[in-house]
Amino acid sequence: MTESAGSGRDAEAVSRFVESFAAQLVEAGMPRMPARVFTALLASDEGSMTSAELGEQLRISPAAVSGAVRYLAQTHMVSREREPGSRRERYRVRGDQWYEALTNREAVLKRWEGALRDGVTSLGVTTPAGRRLSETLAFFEFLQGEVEAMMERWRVHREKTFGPE
Amino acid sequence: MTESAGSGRDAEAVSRFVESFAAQLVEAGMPRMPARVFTALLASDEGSMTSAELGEQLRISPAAVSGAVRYLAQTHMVSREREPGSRRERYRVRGDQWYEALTNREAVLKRWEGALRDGVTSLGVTTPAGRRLSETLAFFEFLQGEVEAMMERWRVHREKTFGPE
DNA sequence: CGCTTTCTTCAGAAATTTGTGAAGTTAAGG
DNA sequence: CCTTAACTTCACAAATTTCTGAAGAAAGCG
Repeated sequence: MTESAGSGRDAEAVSRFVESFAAQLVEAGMPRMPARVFTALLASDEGSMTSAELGEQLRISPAAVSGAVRYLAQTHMVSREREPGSRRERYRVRGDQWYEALTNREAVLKRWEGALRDGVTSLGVTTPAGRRLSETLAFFEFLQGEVEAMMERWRVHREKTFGPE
Repeated sequence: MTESAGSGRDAEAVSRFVESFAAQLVEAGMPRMPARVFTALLASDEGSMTSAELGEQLRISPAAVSGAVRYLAQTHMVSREREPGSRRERYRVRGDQWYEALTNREAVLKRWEGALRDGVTSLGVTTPAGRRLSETLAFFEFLQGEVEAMMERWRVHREKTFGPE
């Protein structure tokens, strides 16, 4: 058990988890630094850390933290909080935010749909290719609705299992 | 209307669609060449093309086609077909394959779940961080089941709208 | 069999992405 | 106000990824 002075947590175990889960996220297409930062937050007891804490735990420069956090904030995977009366900022991962971000490909889906619509128009609805694109488009439209309903079911399920937020 | 001799299709329009949709896929994390090849197949009238056709349309080397196709086959986004009695191979995108591939993050989900389970164990179920990981894990397990049911609904919906395969 | 077509593999060049140090900006604290 | 802490931005170096040309393997065809 490797326990840094007074932390009350096994720093090495945390680090092992952070690196292994981050690696999975990277493999799924997330840039490395954002993946590491996000996972570190996920594995923190508070669910939030400061820039300095992140830099120290992950052994990266403030610049790297800054870049990773910018990415995560843009994609709604973390929120930034100001500690009142301090220059320090806390980066936070809320449980539901994480799920929503994962599914909230919504913006992405919308753009895909747009591109597909253009394709159908310019190739012609009656061509074989046009028909294939139409079907793909229909699938995405279907998805959109389904995902929404599914998230609602999750909220219910979650509350039953883990209790209110 | 730019129409190459006898093709019966507006090559430039096809190309515009291919590049714009591929760009969206890239932005979502797919490597460039696979994205372009996949979209070219999606926009072809046959739903399939040979290596030579792909190389010509996309202006890339046979090596690039080979690499892209390998990626796409591994991720189950295209299938390879041998033309009987010929060395030529056709790469095909079947409608349902594309949908399944998109959702068939199944393998990915499994590995995420594994990493999360390890995390819960080593951080301890009773710690705040451990509880957060547990909840994330539960979400993925929930997802797994939902996606399956959803795809079944899509198949029904699809058949109603577009008729049998 | 050997020729030819088709695809694959490989080494390396080119381009892109990533992370850093250093300088810049903002705002609290004296 | 001036100092200092906290974060951000920027230019560049380093690492990684991507694509190509060239050589290699597999398989039909004569």
